[in-house]
Formats: sequence, C-alpha cells, structure tokens
Amino acid sequence: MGSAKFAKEMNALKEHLGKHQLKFTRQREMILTAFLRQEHITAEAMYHQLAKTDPHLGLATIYRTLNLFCDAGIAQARHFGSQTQYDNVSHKGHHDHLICTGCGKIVEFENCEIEKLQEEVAARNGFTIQTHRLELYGLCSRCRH
Amino acid sequence: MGSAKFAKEMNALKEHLGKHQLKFTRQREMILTAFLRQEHITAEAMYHQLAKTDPHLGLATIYRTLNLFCDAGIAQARHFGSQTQYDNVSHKGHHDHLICTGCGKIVEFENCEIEKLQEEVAARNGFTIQTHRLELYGLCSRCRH
DNA sequence: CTTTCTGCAAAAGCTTTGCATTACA
DNA sequence: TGTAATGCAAAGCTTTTGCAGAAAG
Repeated sequence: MGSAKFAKEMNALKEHLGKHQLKFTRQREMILTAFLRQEHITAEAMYHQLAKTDPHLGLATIYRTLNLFCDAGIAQARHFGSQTQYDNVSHKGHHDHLICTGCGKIVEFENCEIEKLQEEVAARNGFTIQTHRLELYGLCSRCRH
Repeated sequence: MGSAKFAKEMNALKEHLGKHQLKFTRQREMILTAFLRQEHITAEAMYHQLAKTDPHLGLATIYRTLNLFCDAGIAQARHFGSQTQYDNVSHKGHHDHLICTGCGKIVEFENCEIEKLQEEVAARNGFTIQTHRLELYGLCSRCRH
C-alpha cells in the first residue's frame, strides 16, 4: 500500500485516537493518506479531490478530520484569505511564505539561516521549538508601481 | 483637534480619495482617528468602540472603510483565527512571538538579524516587505521536563 | 445637481453542529 | 452491544452587497 511510507504519521494518529477513546475509521485513513501527499490543502480542495474515490464522503467529515489531525499534531491550521489552509507539519520548517498584498501571489521559500536564528532566540528564552510560522507580506515586482 | 497628530495619515487618506473620486466623510474621518489610536483592531471591535460615539454607524461602513484604508496603504488586513485584523501600518515597532504549546505562555521578542534575512529573501524574490508575522511554537522550560 | 456614501437588511462564503444512521471495537 | 463517526442539512459567523435615502463636492 502507498500508506507504508506514511507509517510514522499513521502511528501518531493511532496513538492519539487510542489516548482519547476515538476510532480508526476508513474515512480517517483515507483522509490522512491524501493529506500527507501534499504540503498544505484546504478542506474544500480535499473534498473535490476525494470525491472521485468516495462520492459520499462529506465535507463536514473532512473538516472534522483535519481538525482532528491538528489536535494530533499532524496538521496545523493557517488562516489565509477567506479560507483555512491545513499544513502538513512533517514538511514544516522548510516552508515559509512570501505573500503579495497586491495580487495575492504566494512564493514559498526556505532559509536555514533564519531557522538557526529562530532556534537561538528560542533557546535564549528557554523554549524548544516544535514548529513555526513565518509569513512576509509585501508587494511583488509587478504590483509595486 | 485631537487628529492633529495623525496629520500624515489623514493626508494619505485624502490623497487617495482625491485620486479615486471618493469623498471625505464624517464617518471616514471618525474611523481613521479611532483606527490610528491602535496597533491593530477588528471591524467588530471598532464597531463596539464607536457605538458609544455614534450609535447609528453601521458595521458594513466600518468594513468598507477599513478596506478602503488598506487600498490607501494606511492599514493592512491580516487573517487571524476566524477574524480579520486590520493592522496600523505606521506602527512598525514590530514584535514576534514565542508561544508555548503546553501552557499557552507567550513571549514577545525582536531580532534584527532575522529581519535582515527576511529582507534578503524578499529582495531575492522581487518583493518589498510591508510587514511580517513570525510565530515560534514550542515548549517552555516549565512544560518540557 | 450629480455622484458617492451610508445604514439597514439580506445574501454570501466558510466552517461547525444537530441528528438519525452506520461503523468500529 | 455500546460508543463514536458519518452524512446530510441546517445553523452560525464573519464579511460583502443591494438599494433607497442622505451627504459631499
């Protein structure tokens, strides 16, 4: 199965489910597998994507499940524009955003130096970083004049 | 008038209005004056705040006006939680946040080196930064053991 | 006077919730 | 067999829009 490579997250989910008397369902497995294939996705996008496989899967179930992933530490919700993006935490730390306030364009970038400085700041304050969010807002070259 | 200290932004607004055949109204003046007194605010919060002064001021007018300020470059919208925060662009004493996922403690910090690297990343991608948001999530010393 | 604004209410997204039914353990 | 999860539809929130009357230039 394709989910073999997602064993780590699958276990994290199962562990969370066990701790909270929740159940491992066909839908949760399907949604997790689809989710882990992307860096970030909206509930609506996942709904359309999975409709091909399971036309009866409800949008509410997707919302409930993505929120469950957040509780389990597998996903992280990020409000962007009018929608919520669910980020794949295992890709995080390599995935910050430059956002044009003029046209909405998003450029993804990673910068190890910034991350190193973040670690320093955290250490200085006695923190151990689990994840972070960095968004730079500005104007792209096309929108600047 | 109390608005004397906000002359710069008031002029920026008037200039934008002039350029676009828009009008300078009592409501726009009132909302701008209230807006400039804070670092950031939601439409709803401003609605309640101004209700004391002008009980007939509509929420729709506040939304329209705050969005106008964004067009004029005086404000900047940032989606946070389920609401939109309108940031006062002239307050650039920007602080970032360290957030403990264990106890919810928030530590504010500033780091010029990180900001310098952000500028570099932006420049490399043809962006001019207006503002940014950096949040580090992790465990504080007390929550770690 | 003409054009733009405002206030109200209604509509429009996105997300959550209630409930009967189904699936898991 | 007892809980929890699902699907559907309805409700809830925040934000936007339509329109008639009011205000600005």
